[in-house]
Amino acid sequence: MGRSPCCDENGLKKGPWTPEEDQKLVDYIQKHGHGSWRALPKLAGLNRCGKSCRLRWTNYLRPDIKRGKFSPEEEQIILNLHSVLGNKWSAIATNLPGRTDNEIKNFWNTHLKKKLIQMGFDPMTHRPRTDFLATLPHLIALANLKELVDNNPWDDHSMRLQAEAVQAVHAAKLQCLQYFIQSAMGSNSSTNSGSSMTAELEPMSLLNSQMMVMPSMPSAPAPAVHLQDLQIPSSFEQQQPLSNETNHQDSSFIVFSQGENSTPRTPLISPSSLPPLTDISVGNPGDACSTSSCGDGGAAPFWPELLLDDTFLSEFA
DNA sequence: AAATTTGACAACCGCGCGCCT
DNA sequence: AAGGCGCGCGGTTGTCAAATT
Repeated sequence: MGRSPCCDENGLKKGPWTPEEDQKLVDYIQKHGHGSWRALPKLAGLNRCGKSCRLRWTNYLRPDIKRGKFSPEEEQIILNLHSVLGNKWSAIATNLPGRTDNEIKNFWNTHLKKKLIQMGFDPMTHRPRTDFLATLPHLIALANLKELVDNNPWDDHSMRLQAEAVQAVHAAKLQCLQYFIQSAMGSNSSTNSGSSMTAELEPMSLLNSQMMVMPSMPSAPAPAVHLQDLQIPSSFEQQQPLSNETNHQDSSFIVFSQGENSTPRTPLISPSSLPPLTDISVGNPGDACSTSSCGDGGAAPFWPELLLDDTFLSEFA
């Protein structure tokens, strides 16, 4: 099923369009419509291939094109649609009047993609990057720079580092929250399987939703959490075998799975069941590492900076 | 001030699909 | 049914200006 290339004719101009060429194209289309793109260049007096003309018209010269920066609303629409449609730029563009698929694609590649990556999300799946645990040492190292700043508050560089540290820790918190919530969804995969939009957790909307994170209620003491019930990334399991005997409670909050058909919500994880940074042992924040795998026998750092504490959660309440 | 790097955006390229003959 | 053709899509590259060194 061959097709003849339309742009390989010799002598046809390529590259940036001149104002004169633009004017010719606009004049012709306004008078006659574009008709056959293949025939248009000759009729319009342009030394271009039809494809080039079509692209120039649809992406730049069309009168209904909205120029300028994308608004936050448009940005949100793109994020939402991309989480559902993927790189279907033309489909996304149909929901953004005045924006072209090319413009949206460029905006995605230069802005939104980077933004998601910075937040620790995979730009393709809109899920937390599964390697985030591997990056935690780096994040913690950044966070620890706060001490440096406290000791050198006059130093500009330290101030910048502090800002980075705060950002990094914040991103890590987001990742933890997102990851465990998605684990919770995954544990209900019999009801949430498939790729419907409702089953997917979109990063932005997730944080604004009334999701499944609730303060633990005094009247309902947190049940014991068993590590074997938690979903830990496979990479994590490979590195760090988990104890099956851990059993503890926590008083700050519990992450619940979404109750299905009014069934009781199932607590899935509490903060103190988060693995410590350098070792998989479980205890309360601030506890010293009590497992033999701690190596030097000293207190292994737990995740106090990364715990999804009340203060953190209240930011998204 | 010049050179280099980075970012944003325009344009190109190749491919697949659907229509027509 | 097979092939030609036009069109649109998505990925990639090119260009240029701004920022940085």
